[in-house]
Amino acid sequence: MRVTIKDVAKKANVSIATVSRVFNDYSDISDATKNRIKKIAKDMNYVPNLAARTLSSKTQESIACIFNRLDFSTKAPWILEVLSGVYQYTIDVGQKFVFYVTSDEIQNEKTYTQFCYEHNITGAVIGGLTMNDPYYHEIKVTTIPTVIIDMEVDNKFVGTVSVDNKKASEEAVDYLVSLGHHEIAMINGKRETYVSLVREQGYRESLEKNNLMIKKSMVCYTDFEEGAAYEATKVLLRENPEVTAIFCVNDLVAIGALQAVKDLRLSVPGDISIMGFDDIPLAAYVNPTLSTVHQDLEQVAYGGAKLLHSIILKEERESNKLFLPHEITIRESVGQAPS
Amino acid sequence: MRVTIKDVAKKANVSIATVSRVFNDYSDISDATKNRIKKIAKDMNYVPNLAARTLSSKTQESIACIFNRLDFSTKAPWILEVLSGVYQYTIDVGQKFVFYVTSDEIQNEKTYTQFCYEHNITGAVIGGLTMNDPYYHEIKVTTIPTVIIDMEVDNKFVGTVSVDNKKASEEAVDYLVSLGHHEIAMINGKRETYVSLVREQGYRESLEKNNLMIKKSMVCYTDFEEGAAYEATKVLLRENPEVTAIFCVNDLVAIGALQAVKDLRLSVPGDISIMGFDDIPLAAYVNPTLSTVHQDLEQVAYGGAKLLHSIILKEERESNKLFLPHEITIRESVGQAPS
DNA sequence: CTGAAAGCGCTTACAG
DNA sequence: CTGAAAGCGCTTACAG
Repeated sequence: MRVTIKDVAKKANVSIATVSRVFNDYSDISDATKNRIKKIAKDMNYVPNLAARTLSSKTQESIACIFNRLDFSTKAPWILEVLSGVYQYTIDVGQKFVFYVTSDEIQNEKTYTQFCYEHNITGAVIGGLTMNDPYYHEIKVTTIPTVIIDMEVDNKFVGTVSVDNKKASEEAVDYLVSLGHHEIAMINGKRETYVSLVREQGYRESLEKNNLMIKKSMVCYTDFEEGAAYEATKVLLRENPEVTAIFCVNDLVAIGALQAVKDLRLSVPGDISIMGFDDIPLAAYVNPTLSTVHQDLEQVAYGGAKLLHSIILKEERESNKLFLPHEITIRESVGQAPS
Repeated sequence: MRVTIKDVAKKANVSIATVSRVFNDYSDISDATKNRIKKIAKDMNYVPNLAARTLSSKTQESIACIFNRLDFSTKAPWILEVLSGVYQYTIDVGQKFVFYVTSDEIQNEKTYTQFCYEHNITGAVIGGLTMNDPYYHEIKVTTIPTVIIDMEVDNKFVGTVSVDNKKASEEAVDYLVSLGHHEIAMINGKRETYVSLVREQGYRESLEKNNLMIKKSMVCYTDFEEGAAYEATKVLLRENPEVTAIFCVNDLVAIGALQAVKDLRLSVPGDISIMGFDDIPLAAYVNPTLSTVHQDLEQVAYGGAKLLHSIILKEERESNKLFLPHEITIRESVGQAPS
């Protein structure tokens, strides 16, 4: 039998209210009883039942991390970085951390609000959402404190955190242009994903700013995976032989592109320069090593958790949008445009 | 205001007991009322409060995944694989999934039993434990259904799941021997980690079986990280110049060793053969590519969750120990012993 | 500083 | 097939 607050109260000859106060760090308890009860509780192996606590207090101060879908590539463990960043924040501020995974099924069964109510979630950092997820549309109008990773939403209850994907992409393409590239293609991800959208915007703005033509056939979409990127690159280069540089929506895609270029017996960066995004571990190991946009998702997630906390506490703040720094990381896969 | 079972009951003109029965799929409810109540509940946006449910039913059928420490290398995202394997099992059988992280602090504050009671955990798959963790010793005698990843324990309430680390290591070293290597070193991980222990056992058994000398100076310990392995390898090769092959406790260590050998201007596998363990994504990308022992931790975790479920349900089963298959994966880093 | 009591939102014997 | 009622283990005004 597990020991409850009653057992402790009885043994200590106090009311359960007193025991409860001790465990909730109420200040108006004499140190004597406090210590006595703590000792007794410890000896009895007592721990408060979280479910009971949550139920009676109505508000469990916890920070949730929610992922939509747990699909991941071990090559690009960004979920882990996000998880870890949120977790670390909760540790640093002594908040309770909870983790949930949703799925398409869950999204169809119950609303985001319902999901949060069901799990007594005060606020959540949420990742892995795409623009056609029901939860994305709901979050645009929710009143539940929420922070979305890598997505922007205008709602005072919702924060958004990421690197400045648009600006970073623009810089990355600017860099290609600065090396003399005029025919720059982009291998993008899924259309429904927000980062695909903004990274493409950055790509377009760079081209426009530099007075370069934006050709429709030079942007193609993939599912963010190596294999799809490999095929897409082959098609793209066949149809656009003038291309000398490819900006990729992420490193996994870039690695697929790299392989495709090599298999076409073209050289990287001699014939084709390739630029990635994310700086996953593999980026420094592929051959040639990958130039890319470095971002620290653990820091992004940490910042997201902090922002969420601030929203929950209804603190004053300048903005609900937080951009963390990125860095263009130069390695071997990008070089001068062939003359 | 969130809607509760009372609101639904009132609107439907039934007792809360009836609503509760509908949501728990009791069979003795007329289809008419059942559907009527479901519709009303849906229209009202009702979802049962999990905390209340847990509290009153005393037993929430959920499968927990617990990690001790959330420290990870993005290069070796095994935590994610375990998480995903357990999660996938719960999806497949329709069980609730919960995820918790413990820390040294938590281990010192409350016992494993207390932790599980507090969170109303029926059973847990637990990873990341070392042999000097308090929870490890407690789990040896716990009565809470538990499955440990990559560790063996004799307790009918506890299952253990992994590849056969000892056998796999023995095979890996056998393979080195078969290529003519007689002076085989091992760069091991932490002494407190169970896999270090058993993988070393496998290494020793192979040497013994093949009548090769086991020299104390030829096994050294690291913290499982690249950097430490790099240094250890340099020292080891300086002190044991006769070494022609190194068996590494995991791939991260192997990659560190690889770099050290290269920096010593020795060739891999010309002068020194290197064998890893795990087959992380990087293994196929380093130069030379890494020969290693492939394991599928997602499958291991999936099997672990299944075993846990069986323990929770008190099903008959042959054994509480589950070994999943591994595979010696040959790449470039291992070759014939230099003559 | 401490207790009695209501209440959080459910489940589940017990009765009918 | 359905309801009344006790109870799960806590928290928190209210009172003193």
